[in-house]
Amino acid sequence: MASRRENRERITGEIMAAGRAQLAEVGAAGLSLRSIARDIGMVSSAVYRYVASRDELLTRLIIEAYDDLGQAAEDAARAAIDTTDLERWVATARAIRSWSVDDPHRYLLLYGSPVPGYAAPDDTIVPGGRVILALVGVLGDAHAGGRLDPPRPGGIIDPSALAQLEQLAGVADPPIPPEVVLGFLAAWTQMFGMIGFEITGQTRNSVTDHPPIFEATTRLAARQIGLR
Amino acid sequence: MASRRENRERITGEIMAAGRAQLAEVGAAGLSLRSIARDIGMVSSAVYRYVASRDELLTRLIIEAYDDLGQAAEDAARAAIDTTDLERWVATARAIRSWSVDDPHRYLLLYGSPVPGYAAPDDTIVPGGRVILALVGVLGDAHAGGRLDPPRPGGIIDPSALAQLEQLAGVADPPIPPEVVLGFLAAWTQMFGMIGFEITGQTRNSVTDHPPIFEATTRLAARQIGLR
DNA sequence: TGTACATCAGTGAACGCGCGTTCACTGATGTAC
DNA sequence: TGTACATCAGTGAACGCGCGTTCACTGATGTAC
Repeated sequence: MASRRENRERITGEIMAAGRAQLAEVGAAGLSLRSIARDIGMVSSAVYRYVASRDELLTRLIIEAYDDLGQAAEDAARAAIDTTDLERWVATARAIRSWSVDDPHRYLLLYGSPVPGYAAPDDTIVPGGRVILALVGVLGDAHAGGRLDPPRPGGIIDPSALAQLEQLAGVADPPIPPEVVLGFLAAWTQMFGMIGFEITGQTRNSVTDHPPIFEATTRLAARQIGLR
Repeated sequence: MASRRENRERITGEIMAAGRAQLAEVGAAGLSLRSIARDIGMVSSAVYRYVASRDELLTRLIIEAYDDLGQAAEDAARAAIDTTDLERWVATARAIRSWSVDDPHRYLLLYGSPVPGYAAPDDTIVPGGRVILALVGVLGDAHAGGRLDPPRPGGIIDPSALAQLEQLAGVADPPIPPEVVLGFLAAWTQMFGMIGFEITGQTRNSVTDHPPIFEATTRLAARQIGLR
């Protein structure tokens, strides 16, 4: 005989699972508590025993997705700790892409169009930072070990960009050179740009087999940061 | 006294304008014919004299947005024809970003999450290609003039990536070297990745002033392709 | 160990709302002779 | 230039649907003594 507590956990899990399934079918904007209730064989008002509102469920799904993605990235970075910095970066990127294309609707929940009428609360900031921190960690280790060898920026960075890059650079310990920060921003946005385009089909007419192209662009961007 | 034809054009224009306003308020998923009818002071069934269905209106809005964006990119590339290839590329990129951040909801209509239940028809393919062709054009001119000087790829491209890149390269005349195609794919996805992140707020905690950073990452990526 | 009470999970009805789309209709605009 | 008819634009009612959320309620599970 299941205790109340066990039941609560099981049913909460069912609600989250049904929520993820809904995302896949109708997207975040179409997520509906009534339909979730139907999916798990409950009356619509009953889900309010587990979830305060539709917005709260969305928030939970977002946090869960950020955490899963962050975990995947961290795991990959940890597993590749004995390889070169470049290979570690690529392995982390590969994990991020795999998670994303395996679960495109969850990727879109995080990085796609904002859900109309929904404003993400501050609780999502920390989990949202995990992926970035995993990537920055790889870069930081390389830099701390003196193994970073970035190409000369060559007058690309104007003063107002430089000021921002230096401020970001100062957060790290030891501080990262501004041109490396710029390379990181480029690599980061390139990576998610490519993944997003693959998922939304923008590369439909140009890329037929994504993994090798993703691999190549990732290496190109990583080399630009100075990873070896 | 306005002719039927003039009236039709004017009201069709009002419907499109109301549609764009709706996108800004509730996003593509929430676009509603009834609400558009209300906005322009008509009864909901009347808009069916101008638009066959909600999906058809979405398609028109998508085509219009692709055309506007493509036009902006083409205009910028044409206006900068007398500068260096690099500056021309950057000017085109700048025009693409400006259009996007000025009209974030239309950008998201094109590059954000797909609208659930809606499948874009083939009519959107050609207008969708205009932005890419504007960028490729800049690159092609530089290449045709023998002014492209890409860095050596250095073992980054594996055979299965190379095969795809060569196939894409062959579409151009004269054919573009595969490493340039790779650089283009990276620059293209980087550019839209950065714009998308700016619009959805992903760079909220790292970039405070976007234009100079966009400029710098764009130049970094352009240099990688070999633009001077 | 048993009983009295408090807590909790789930029900079913209801409120008020919005949606896309169809249809028979009226009155105005345009066209052919 | 005038008249008869065809076309078109807009109306208002209706169909059938789905949504988030609240509320009074029943019956089961847990807790304190």
